[in-house]
Amino acid sequence: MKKELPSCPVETTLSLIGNKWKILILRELLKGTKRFNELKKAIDSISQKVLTQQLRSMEEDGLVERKVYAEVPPKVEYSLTELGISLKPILDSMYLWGEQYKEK
Amino acid sequence: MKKELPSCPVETTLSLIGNKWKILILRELLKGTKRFNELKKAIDSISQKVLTQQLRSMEEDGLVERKVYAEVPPKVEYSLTELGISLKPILDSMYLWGEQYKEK
DNA sequence: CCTCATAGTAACTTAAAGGTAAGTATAGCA
DNA sequence: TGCTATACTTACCTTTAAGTTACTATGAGG
Repeated sequence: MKKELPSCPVETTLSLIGNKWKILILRELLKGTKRFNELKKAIDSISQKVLTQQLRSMEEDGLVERKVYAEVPPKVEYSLTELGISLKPILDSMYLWGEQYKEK
Repeated sequence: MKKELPSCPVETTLSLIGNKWKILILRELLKGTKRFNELKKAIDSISQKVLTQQLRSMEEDGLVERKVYAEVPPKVEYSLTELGISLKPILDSMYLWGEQYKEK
């Protein structure tokens, strides 16, 4: 599950959430469990393909949990693992900075 | 200088430092002023072209200051502006998370 | 029987990012 | 005279990321 880790902790973090899609997915899932289509609507500019890709990658990295219900039509819920939730401070600091930046 | 800002503060932040190169440049410049080649060596896996590109973009966004000395061979120093320095908490939280992640 | 809904996958195309190599200017030094 | 050093720029090529479209399964409801 874990990849080769770079020596610098910042790079370690980047290796798990180094692109904007993952950050946005994280932002949504920090609000709570969401279904695939809910995520899609919330992020909107993301395509289905990319959303699937990023979710799979985050699942592999242990940030996200995927729960499939045996129903038709299919129902799949995504939520953050503890590890995923532990990224909240990073998101918080990004939120804070963005807010302050806008005020100027 | 400023771009169209997205409504979500997190996206605002991403629009300025939404790729890993900028985060790494930030990491280096938070340690202090550096010359072009010093940055190049510190980041290493970055190519000259990309380093120039990212620095220009960060300069446009008001995160980085570029100081050219009229010497031969050329000497150019890069440093963070106040705005750039204000991103430190984000880098800090990324550093912290990366460290804790490695310990497991 | 037909259609809708969900969460995908697969194949193909396009766009963006990045790599590489060569060229530039010129002071200082051998 | 020729070489070195620095911080680029430009052109060209490759790789990666992303977009698009079509297709799948199947129970429920009309």
